Amino acid sequence: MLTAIRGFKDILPQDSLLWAEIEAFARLTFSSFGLREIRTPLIEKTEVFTRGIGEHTDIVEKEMYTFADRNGDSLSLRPEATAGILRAVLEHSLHKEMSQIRVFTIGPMFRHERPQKGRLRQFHQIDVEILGTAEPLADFEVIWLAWSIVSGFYERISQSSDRPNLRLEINSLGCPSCKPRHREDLLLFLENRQEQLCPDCQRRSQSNPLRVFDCKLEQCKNALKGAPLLRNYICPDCVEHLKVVQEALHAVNIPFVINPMLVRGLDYYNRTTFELISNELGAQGTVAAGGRYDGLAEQMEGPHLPGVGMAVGCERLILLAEQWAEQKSAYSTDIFVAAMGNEAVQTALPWIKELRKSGVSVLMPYESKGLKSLLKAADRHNAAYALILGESELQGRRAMLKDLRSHSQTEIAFETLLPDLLNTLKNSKKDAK
RNA sequence: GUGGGCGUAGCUCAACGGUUAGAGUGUCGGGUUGUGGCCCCGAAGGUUGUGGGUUCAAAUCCCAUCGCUCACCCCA
Repeated sequence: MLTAIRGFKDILPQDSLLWAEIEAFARLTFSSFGLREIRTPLIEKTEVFTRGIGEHTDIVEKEMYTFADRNGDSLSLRPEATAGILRAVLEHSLHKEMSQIRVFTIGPMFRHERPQKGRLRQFHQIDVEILGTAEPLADFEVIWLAWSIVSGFYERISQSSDRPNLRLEINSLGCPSCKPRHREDLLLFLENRQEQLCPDCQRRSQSNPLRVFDCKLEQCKNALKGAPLLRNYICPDCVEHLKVVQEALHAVNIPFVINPMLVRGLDYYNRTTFELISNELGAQGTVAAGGRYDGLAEQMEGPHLPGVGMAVGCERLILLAEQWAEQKSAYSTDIFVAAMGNEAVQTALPWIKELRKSGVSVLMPYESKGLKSLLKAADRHNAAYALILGESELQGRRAMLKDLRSHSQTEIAFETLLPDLLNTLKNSKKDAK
């Protein structure tokens, strides 16, 4: 049997509604924050990512889907959204048209990792970037957006106003005036203790030194005692920057903790960094994460263009939503046309056309079946009403409208069928609310 | 890339090395001509992931392989 490739998942009809709800909710949130959508290609020249993300990150070195185009160019499936967006902004000089660029994008990303819970090779992100400002309030708004989407979606689908079980961690990674000093001291410190570190940490001290603080091994924790801590190196400007973010978070009542060890995986981050973490997701607990990247545009041979961004992991939010929701959301149909026989179908078709034009969800049978199986089908499609149309109805020129939830049925004359139907639907939807 | 767990019907799972591999659920049909959900009856649906081995006998034990899954690594 042909199967999907490892780490690539189908989103099946029974799950697609939840995906649509998340996307719709995200879009609603973005519009309330004044963000506009940008859609960039799924494939870029590999260089876009090696420059942007960093040549020596794991993502670029061993996780990218890289291949040669027919003319020999090296191309890659995007492993994240920021580099491509920045490329597009610079290519189209959007930063010259407006001083501040506020965009979002929703779509698949690709990383060749070993799949596990909350981690796939094709996964989806809801991504936000605010470019052209170095102000801390931009950082704050990005965090606010992440919080709004995740916790707002929780409120929406759990029908509850209490807080979801989430932890917002923030930190500052420092700026060019303080970050390098710490890095230097840390590298020196680590160099002197290589033999005390686990193999992973030995590698980490080369690739991403800050990550050694995340190691779970006692051996490494001991070796790191007395290590230079970033928080002792952070300059006054960075402290002030983070303080503004904190004050703003307080003002909108978003709870957070400062985690001085919080690090980002990608090279381009500086200053504010954050993660939104759940304990209900297994090992991959981060639902959303992001931070500031003031040097990224320059790394990509662009002008100085500060920015801040974040991404929500859709699959992870879906996992949470499935725990939060009382029951699975299901597609529903407004009207199932139980037309028996060709003449009945032909009679109903013009009505179906008008109903569909009015946005009513209508299903019709293809096969000539008995009423019993038609009603069964209506039930399976979760229809609110069945419009029964058989020989006797055709003769009397009155269709039978059955309310499938209340079991009651009424006759509607053909002449007034459309307005009557639309009216009934309108009223029943009003009652439902 | 490394390690653990698991592969039986569409799905969730049973079956001590021993008849024809079962149940629930789902699907389809029926329960008097045109009234769904609940209930009752019936049918279809399996090369027990695949290939080898041990044995009189393998879904069951062993080996290999493929796949899924969880964790490490890394990250949303």
